[in-house]
Amino acid sequence: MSTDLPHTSGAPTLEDVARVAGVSRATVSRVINGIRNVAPDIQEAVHRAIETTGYVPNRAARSLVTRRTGAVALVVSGAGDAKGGEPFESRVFADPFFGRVASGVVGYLRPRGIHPVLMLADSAQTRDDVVSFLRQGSADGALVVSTHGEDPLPKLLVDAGLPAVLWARPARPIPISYVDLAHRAGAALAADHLVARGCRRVATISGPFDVPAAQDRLSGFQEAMAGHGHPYVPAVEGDFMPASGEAGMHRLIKEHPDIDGVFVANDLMAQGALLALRDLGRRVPEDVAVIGFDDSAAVACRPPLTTVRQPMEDMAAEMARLLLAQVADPDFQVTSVIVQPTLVVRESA
Amino acid sequence: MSTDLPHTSGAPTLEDVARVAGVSRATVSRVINGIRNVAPDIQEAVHRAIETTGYVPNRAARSLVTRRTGAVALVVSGAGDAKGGEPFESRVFADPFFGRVASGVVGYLRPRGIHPVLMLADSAQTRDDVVSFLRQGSADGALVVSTHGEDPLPKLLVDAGLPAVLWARPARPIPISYVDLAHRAGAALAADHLVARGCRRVATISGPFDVPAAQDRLSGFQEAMAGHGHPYVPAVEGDFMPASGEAGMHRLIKEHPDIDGVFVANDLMAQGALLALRDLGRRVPEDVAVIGFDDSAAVACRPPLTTVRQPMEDMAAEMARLLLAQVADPDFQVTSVIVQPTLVVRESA
DNA sequence: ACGACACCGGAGAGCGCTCTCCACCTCGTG
DNA sequence: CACGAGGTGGAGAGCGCTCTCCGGTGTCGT
Repeated sequence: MSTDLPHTSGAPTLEDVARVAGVSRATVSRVINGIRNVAPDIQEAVHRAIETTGYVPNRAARSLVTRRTGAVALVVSGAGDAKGGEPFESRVFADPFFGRVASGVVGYLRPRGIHPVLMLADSAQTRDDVVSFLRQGSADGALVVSTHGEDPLPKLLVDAGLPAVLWARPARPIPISYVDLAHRAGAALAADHLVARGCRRVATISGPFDVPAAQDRLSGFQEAMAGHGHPYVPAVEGDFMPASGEAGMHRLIKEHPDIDGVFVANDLMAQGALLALRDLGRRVPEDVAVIGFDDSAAVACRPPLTTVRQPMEDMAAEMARLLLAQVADPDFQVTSVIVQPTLVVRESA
Repeated sequence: MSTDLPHTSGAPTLEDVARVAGVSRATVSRVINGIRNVAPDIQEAVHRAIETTGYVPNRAARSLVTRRTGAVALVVSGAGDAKGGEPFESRVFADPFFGRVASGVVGYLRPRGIHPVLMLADSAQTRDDVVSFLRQGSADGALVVSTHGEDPLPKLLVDAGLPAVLWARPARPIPISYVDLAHRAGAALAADHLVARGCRRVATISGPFDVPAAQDRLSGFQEAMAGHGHPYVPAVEGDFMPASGEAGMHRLIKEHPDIDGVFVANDLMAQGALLALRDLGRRVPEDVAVIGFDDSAAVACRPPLTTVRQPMEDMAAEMARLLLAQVADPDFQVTSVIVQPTLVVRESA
């Protein structure tokens, strides 16, 4: 117990370790950072000293000189001022979409010792907060998931010259890296499958028109169906939430009672659509085949949902990878990665 | 355009602002932190200088001297080494439970300018990472959500003298603040309701026995039923996931075909149970009344689930409040907050 | 055997900020 | 008019770390 550390006050510092190991601060720093060769015996002495002092490097001090934080902002950006009484955070975190993105990001970042800082940007004020946060050097860059296409945050980030990677292509082109899915190709997969299984009267429930991904899924589906000789596809607009899928399905069946196949722009809405179909007494897939999108809620459905799988975790990991590359090399090219979806056939179609 | 800032290299510093404003660093710092009186005209000059330089304080430098980071760790702690191929992060973030906790935490922290850093602790290594992270001064404290009772992380935190607040009472008592629900009272609410609506053969699907909350819900339910003259309540164990609720319900009905009421220890399992009941041709609530717990997936069920509501967002906010109090005042007492649940009656019971 | 050269450890200058003194300057008051 | 109180701004010492120099030592080539 009789250590000779003065133990001035709080945590031990590099200085303390150096004293105990009988070397200089610089040497301890070298050992810790594994930079340059240090004689093995000295290394060992340092390690022992670290052990006995219980030293942990102070992140702020290190950050101050390295200009790196080992943190990235994971920001969900959207319109909080929108309709609906629920606060933005409730809606965001309740969405399995966010969970899967977070999972992918964490999966990639964690082994690399980088930590994601959760941020929400749903107003001009909070968007500025995000920019400030990065400019303060609180994080090395930002991973941005926008809930709608016209989000102003990406541009703010670009203008401030801050490293950032987006989920999905921005509505208007700006020089920023992003990772996106080939939505049209995914929708075509669904169209092909529906046609192949013999559906003759096909309709679709789309996402909100102001979301580019929703537009792409819709037009991609319509085009593919046109290619199969179905120039007209009835469509109703939903908002990606289960209730709108349910309502949309009811409307579709009412207006087109002979429908035998539906492409729903995401699984959440498909879940609602399935409920509606059951209430309406239509069997799935015998009477109506249903294909979802995302593969997010598919197994929780009855019957299990055939869906276009979006490999969100992989995409999120790719975002993280791009961001880190960008942080490491400021001259890193703006890069877009487009991921191909696959069709997962279960029972609903 | 012709400013007289030398603009040496990167971002403007306090020094730059001071020069532009014609005052000293200290004064600028005072203005920014609103400490002590500074003459109005000088204040204004400083603000203008901040404006023109586009100055943003450097967080690392500030942290270094204040010993505060403005960040807290939001850590999900559990057993990653457990069964199941899926990585820990997938399971965690897919759970609506986590989403609601995150939402509550963010809702409280955001207006206060504190940022949550997402961390996962699912092994000895990663638990140490969390401790190190805090000891490095990367965050001011930790909000810990454990997925099982015997989690060693809380004790590590206590031993290291780090500010932390837990979700739920730890399995073995340690001096640490936590926020928990009155699970037994919640279960009793369910029992009362089932009995009141005339159920005579009541069973329950519990959570895993190694989770204290699951034990409490089970024993609380059994006791309350005993109080109503039902000393024996058939019970099967689930794992809080939908599939186990479905399987559990099948088993229950098989072993006790005359069941007319079921208390399911969480909504996710209740969702599965509802599915099973439908497959078995039992009407809900006419043939079998079902009560869930949490109020997390209740409205997505068919029929909408009567459930014991756990105000997770409020509880999470309370955790954050406790943590901040603890960070601000190291002598802050260890405090436990127990929140009362309420019964939300919908259609399933 | 001597110079060249790699190698390795130490000294010290900051990184950008806060905060404690301290000097100054006004007032108010006796 | 002198003196002290109180309010205001500046100087400067760090916070704990990294990293560039530099000087000392060991090793090899010629």
